[in-house]
Amino acid sequence: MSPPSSDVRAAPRSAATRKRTRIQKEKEELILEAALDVFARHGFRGSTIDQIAEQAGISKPNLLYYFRTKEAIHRKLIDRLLDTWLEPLRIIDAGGDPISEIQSYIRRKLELARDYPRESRLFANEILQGAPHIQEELHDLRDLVEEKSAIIRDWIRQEKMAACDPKHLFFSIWAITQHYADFDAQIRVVLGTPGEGEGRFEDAARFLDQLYVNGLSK
Amino acid sequence: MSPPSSDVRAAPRSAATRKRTRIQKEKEELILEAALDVFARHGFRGSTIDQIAEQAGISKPNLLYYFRTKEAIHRKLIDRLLDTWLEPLRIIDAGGDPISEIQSYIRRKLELARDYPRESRLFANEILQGAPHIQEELHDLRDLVEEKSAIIRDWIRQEKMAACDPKHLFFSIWAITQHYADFDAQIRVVLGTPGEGEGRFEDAARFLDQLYVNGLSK
DNA sequence: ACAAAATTTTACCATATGGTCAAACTTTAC
DNA sequence: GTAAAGTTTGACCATATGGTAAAATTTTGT
Repeated sequence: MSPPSSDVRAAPRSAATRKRTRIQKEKEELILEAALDVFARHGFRGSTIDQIAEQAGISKPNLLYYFRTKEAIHRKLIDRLLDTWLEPLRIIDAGGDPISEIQSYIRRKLELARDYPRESRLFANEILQGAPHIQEELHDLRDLVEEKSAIIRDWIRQEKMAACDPKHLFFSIWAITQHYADFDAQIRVVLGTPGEGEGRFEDAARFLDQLYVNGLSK
Repeated sequence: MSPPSSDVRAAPRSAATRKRTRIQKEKEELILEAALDVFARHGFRGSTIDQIAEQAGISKPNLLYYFRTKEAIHRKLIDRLLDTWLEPLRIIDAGGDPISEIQSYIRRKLELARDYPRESRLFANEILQGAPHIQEELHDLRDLVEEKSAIIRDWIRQEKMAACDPKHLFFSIWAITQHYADFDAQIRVVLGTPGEGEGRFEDAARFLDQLYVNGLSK
């Protein structure tokens, strides 16, 4: 089949065929799912192909039949992740009420942290290492932030919310919401809630609502 | 000399001598400084002894003369770090004014992020991997947080500040302040400030002052 | 059913890495 | 100055790891 992506190779000895087979789709998913798990737990360098293969229940060479390198798997995961990750920011609507738009944004980001903690950690790992693989994508983020910051500045100009630095507002929201996924190990110990700890996100939502509503209302 | 710590060995073939030599102190410092740099940049598993030795300007076996294993270096760094790291929290004073105590806490944490970004990243890396090496220390943190949370609850009972969940208050402060060190790569791109970007921390301090003063005042 | 294409496996390889050993060299205490 | 203690080095080793080659097996289209 030889798929279009340069990082994904399959049937390396076959001529160019356009579409991906059933097995290919299934196995690629399987591998990505396993890799997400492993990368999120050990970071890129801390993860081995063998680990990922084992988690996926296939052999290493078989894994390497679908993804040419460890980097290729990582890249694919990061690419996917960023789409999901930026969605809540894209949704912010200039026409809406500032405070409730921001409230909703925080809620959505908190839900992502709750529902996709592995993705959050994958991202955190990447940024911590200096974001070596996603400089381009980060520039898209910059543009998006620029655009949404303009909206916030407008809201401030119209006296619909308290004056503040929009970018630092975003930083604070990212930091806190992702903290619940990334620093989970610390939070668990401090809260002393063993096992479940579902209430965590409810409590966090309440706290953040209060902080930001009072903090940003005109 | 065979020092007390089980992880640090020097002069392995000599009998027990109590005090550390000049060279030993110097070299250990040199190694720890180099290791902090390397670990903060690549994480524990991403760092190699050779890298650390090169950064320190000594040979690998020489490094291993001072620290028996890579883990031993890491352990020592984490131990040191936690002391510095928790100091601002310890300082919070039940007798002070709630809002200014919290303001000061945020300032101090922000200063740590600015002045010790490598330590912050070392810590973040450790927690991200599930805090495998610092479960005990995390329990000390839990006790400290419990103690300081009681102070906050008192303040709230005395109507000196708005009601809120003290632990989530701490989480938010940790998250945001450390974010400036840990997510530096992202922040740089989003702010578009190449090179310096000193103003960053000033802007952050202003933003956070506003957010928390308005968010927590009665 | 059968050939072509796709998939999987077995056996490898080169390099990187954590760590050891014993000999050579330096520093310190007298 | 000298001997003991402490330090440094070069040569090594075992294992882990990313990745490859080619043969064997399975799937697919007809």
